Amino acid sequence: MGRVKLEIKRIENNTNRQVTFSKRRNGLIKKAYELSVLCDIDIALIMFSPSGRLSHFSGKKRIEDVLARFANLPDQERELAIVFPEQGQHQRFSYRSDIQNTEQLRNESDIALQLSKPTAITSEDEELHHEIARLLQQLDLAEEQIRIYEPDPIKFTSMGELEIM
Amino acid sequence: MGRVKLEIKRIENNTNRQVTFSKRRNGLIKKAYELSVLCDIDIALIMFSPSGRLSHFSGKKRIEDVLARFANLPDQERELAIVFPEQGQHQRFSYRSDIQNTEQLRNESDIALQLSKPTAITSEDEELHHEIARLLQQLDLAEEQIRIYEPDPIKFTSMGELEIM
DNA sequence: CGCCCTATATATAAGTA
DNA sequence: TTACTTATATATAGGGC
Repeated sequence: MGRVKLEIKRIENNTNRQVTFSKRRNGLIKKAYELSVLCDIDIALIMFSPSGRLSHFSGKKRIEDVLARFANLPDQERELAIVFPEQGQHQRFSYRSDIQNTEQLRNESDIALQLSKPTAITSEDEELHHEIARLLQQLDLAEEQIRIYEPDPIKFTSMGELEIM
Repeated sequence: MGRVKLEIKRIENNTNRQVTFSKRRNGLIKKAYELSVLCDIDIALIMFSPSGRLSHFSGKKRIEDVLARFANLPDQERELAIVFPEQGQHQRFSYRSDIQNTEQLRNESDIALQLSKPTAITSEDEELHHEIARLLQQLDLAEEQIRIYEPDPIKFTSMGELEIM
């Protein structure tokens, strides 16, 4: 999007890297803002500049509330999340099969999420999350079963509606 | 960026809103990815689609690590952060004159991260109920769809038998 | 939902101040 | 770091499959 096509790899020149960061950060924030308004969604964007300074954005809700919504998601729901890893080298933070006990999860990142976890959550909340997780799982099972019959969902209008979820 | 200039306000048509979300979400993720690589920075992006499903992205670090870095920031640093409120107006919160002491800020921030604010729980609670209602409706749609194919709920013992069908 | 296509709207790389 | 300019590279609205 400039005079020259820019290869997507680390900009080695410090000044250029910082300048590019400032410009693109603004563009990214603008896009995030537009998306949040157009689609009326919760969104949280956190960035640390090359020099380590924090920049962040969230739509109508406070960023802490969005992060809280993320942190309090039921396990299953997070598992089903659409994730965009950089190069497929990502790991899901918990529920990894290679982790045998929760002790191993007690690193910095997990502590962070713990900050917004349970403490003050009512049991009713937990139940609701559980219920949602259960429903999501059922939906996935149902979807899978439907796909067995009809590999091409587009043919059926009701399927189209189902896919929307 | 399309055939027509789109006004930045909530898209009322449900289908269009969802389609626009999907398209722009991909664009936003791409931008976030490019920024993270070009400038070699930590970034975390969390979005909840119009239907409530989670999408998220982070660069080479796990999103939890980035959130941890955010959560563990000293209050002062977070205060100095470049924040982009809803309207995309680039405001600097540094040295706000309307803040007399950092004490109240620290409390507010902590409460937010701990998700223990009563009001937040209430609204969150409503959202959960809405989500459950939504999932139940979609599950009904799915089950109805399945019934079309399978009037009698037969249990298959293996995928092999299913494929034969 | 995801992919394709095309006409337009936007973002932005470089350079300059 | 921010502002402005301009030539180009990209993103995307709308419509179809």
